[in-house]
Order: sequence, then C-alpha cells, then structure tokens
Amino acid sequence: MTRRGYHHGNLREALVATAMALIAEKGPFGFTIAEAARAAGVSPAAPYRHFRDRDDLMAEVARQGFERFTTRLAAAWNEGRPDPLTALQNLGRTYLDFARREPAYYAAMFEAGLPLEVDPGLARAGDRAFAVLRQAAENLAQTVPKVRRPPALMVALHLWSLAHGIASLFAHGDGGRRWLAMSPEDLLEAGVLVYLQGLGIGTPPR
Amino acid sequence: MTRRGYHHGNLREALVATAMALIAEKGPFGFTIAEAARAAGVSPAAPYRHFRDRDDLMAEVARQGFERFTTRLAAAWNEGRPDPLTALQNLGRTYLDFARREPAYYAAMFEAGLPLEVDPGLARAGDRAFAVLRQAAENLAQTVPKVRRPPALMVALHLWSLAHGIASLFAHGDGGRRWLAMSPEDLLEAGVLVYLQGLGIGTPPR
DNA sequence: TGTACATCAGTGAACGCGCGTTCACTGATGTAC
DNA sequence: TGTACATCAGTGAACGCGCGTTCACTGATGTAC
Repeated sequence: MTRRGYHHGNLREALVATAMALIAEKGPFGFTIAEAARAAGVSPAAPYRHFRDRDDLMAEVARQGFERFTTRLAAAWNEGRPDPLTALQNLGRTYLDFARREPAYYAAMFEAGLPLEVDPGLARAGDRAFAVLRQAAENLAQTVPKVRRPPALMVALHLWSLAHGIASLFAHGDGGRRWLAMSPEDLLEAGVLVYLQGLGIGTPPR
Repeated sequence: MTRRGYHHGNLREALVATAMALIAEKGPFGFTIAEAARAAGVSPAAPYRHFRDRDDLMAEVARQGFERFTTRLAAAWNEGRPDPLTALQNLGRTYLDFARREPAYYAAMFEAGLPLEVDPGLARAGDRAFAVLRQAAENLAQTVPKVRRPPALMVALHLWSLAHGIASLFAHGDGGRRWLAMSPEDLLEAGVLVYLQGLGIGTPPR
C-alpha cells in the first residue's frame, strides 16, 4: 500500500482491498470509510472521490465477490465433466472452499444486508453466480427419465440452500468454530448424494 | 415503556425488548446501548446496572431466542405425532416461521457473531434447540431397516442445514425480498421429501 | 405500627473518541496547439 | 518540442454528532428491630 506521490494511483482498488481485510477481521460491519482511508494511507476525504458512501464500497466488494465466485464455480462445474455427478460434487466443494477462504467476499455477498434492488449490477452479478448452479441442476435433471424428471429450478434451489446452510453454519466465520464430527465438505457431499438418490439419480441402493 | 417513578421496575426486560425492536428494524448491528436506553426512557448509564456491554445484551437476546425456538420446535415436533414424517414437516415449517416472524431473535442467534465459547449458557441454549432436531432425526432413522439405517446425527445436520439455508436465503431479513417461484415452506417441504426418499423413508416412487 | 438504616437502581454531567461529511485548496497529469 | 491550460485525485482542517464509559450522587424500596 505504498504511495508514490500526491496521487495514489490506484486508490479505488486499494480501498476495496482494505475494506476486505477489515471485513475478514471484524465482520461485515467492522469497517468504516475513515478506517479504510487511514489504512490506504490517504486522507479521510479521499474515498469520496470513488465511492458515494460505505454501502457503495461494500457493494463493490460484493460485486467483485460474485464475479470471482461465478468464475470459480464455473471452473469447478467444468461443463459437467468428467460426469455430472462428479462435477456437482466439485461444485459443492468449491462453494464451501470459497465461503471459508474468502470470508470478506462471502460476508459482503450474503451478510451485509445490501439492498439488491437498488444496485442492478450487483443483482445481475448474483444472478450469474446462481446461473452456474442452475445449469448444473438442469444437466442433472436431464439424466432422469422424463416422466419423473424434477424441475431443474427446484433442484438448483435445494442444492444452493443446502450448500449455503452448511457454509453459514460450519464453514464461514464464527460457524467454523462450531464443532462438527466431519468436515463440512464431507457433510455436503453426503447430503448431495442422499438428495440425488431421492431424485433417482446416481448410485443404486445397496 | 412507561415509567412510574425513579426506578424503572423492569429495565432489564425493557432493554431486551428495545434491543429486539432495533435489531428487527436495522439488523443485528443496528443498535447501541445508548439508543436502547433512550428508547426505554432511561439515562445512558442505567443499562450498565444490568449488562456489561453491548455483546452481553445481545447474548441475552440470543439466549432467550434459543429458548423460545426450542419450545416452538418441540411443540411442532410433538414427539413425532401424528407420524414422524408429518411431524418433521411441521418442524420445518416452524423453523421457517420463526426465522420470518422473529427476525430479531434469529439475527441474534445466527448473525450477530457472538462468541459461543465465552458464554456457556448461550451455547447450551443452542444445543437444546438442536437436540429437538436431533431427536426427530433419530426417530426417523429408526423407521429404516438396520442394515441401511443412516447415522441420525448426519441426518439432523443435513435437515438443519437445508432449513437454515432456505431461511437465510429466502425467509429471513433481506432474503425475504429475494424472488422465489414458490414459498420457502413449499421449497423446504419438497427438499425434505426428496432427501428422505433418498434415505429410503416415506412415499414410494410413483 | 413506626423508625432507622442498608441496599441498590437509576441520575446527570462529563470525558475523550472516531465517524461522516463539507469545503476551498493544491498539485500532478495529460492534452491541445 | 514546448507551453498554456483543463482536469481531477487527493489534502487538511473543520464541523457537529452520537457513542461508550466513568463517577459521585440521589432517592426509592425493603427489612431489622
């Protein structure tokens, strides 16, 4: 975070990075504009050249978070390769990994209480992340004979909720300190297997 | 919140009620000791007779929340009557209902970032709530022939995660504004049915 | 029934602090000519 | 290549504000006798 002169050069991104460090350390409400400015080595008025207010900065963190999330989820899903079930489990593991390794992004995305309806760019970024999951569900649903094929949207929502619930309770933030007999990853994988079994997908019952 | 004289009479509970109103209105970080005191019609120093600090008050809200949660969940489960599957669906509906109707309790319990390890009473209250779910899972697992009976703890964790995920994403706080084609209750009910189907419990496949 | 006294819930004034936000400004950068 | 000038990112001082917390205090309540 070194300065080279009167102009910072890349203050906008520096503020985002600083905000993320503070969010990771103290939670989604643990940063202020003033503190971010101080950490970036800049006067308290400088951030206002780039962000309207605190929420505007938070929204930028969330937007970047959704973008990275989308990229990682899409890479994990890898268009259903090598096979849809394996790809889905990779997707799930990546979901939890993101919640754990990127606590600032995850908190900004899901716990900052940002009004989605105000920022269309943010809402769209969130939709793109969900679209990966939606596509995976669509793909899996296709493997079921048409007569008992489940609605893909419902499947996507179930998988998202299960992953998000496990992430919130056991992998993210304070939840990581909650005691659990198994890893969150194993818990999710087992849950997904049972769920798909219920849809008639995957390994036959022993 | 009327006063009758020099002494408030029931300041402790009044502060809890005020804190809850502020949490419901502005989120888990949307209240201060000073504001709660003002709303209770008392000087800013008065709350310190009852609570060490903000977190102490928040923890009291969370503790009461877990107690009410336990009571409601236990009533919904009703010892598995009329039958385990119906009772479980009642439990799920009650879970979501609580997240929606008691946003302050739910936020204090799951989103306030309270350090569970510091307050054993709070941790125990949380454990008691989970125990209801655990008991339900145990009961359901018993309906499965022993050779393919799932571990009850795992089942309880899956159901909790699914319910918590749906609550966080669609029933609680800002999540309630997220668009959904069906009600959170229907989404959870369908998810539970598919999951139990995967365990070999419930309605046979058509 | 009355009275002295201990207890303790709530007072109110005070403090230092950091925050959000504004303002006229300064100085670096880039561009038109 | 040089110069005048527009642009705009960042300054720094200032403001009013509400917060957390402390302190010696006050006055209501309850109880011992």
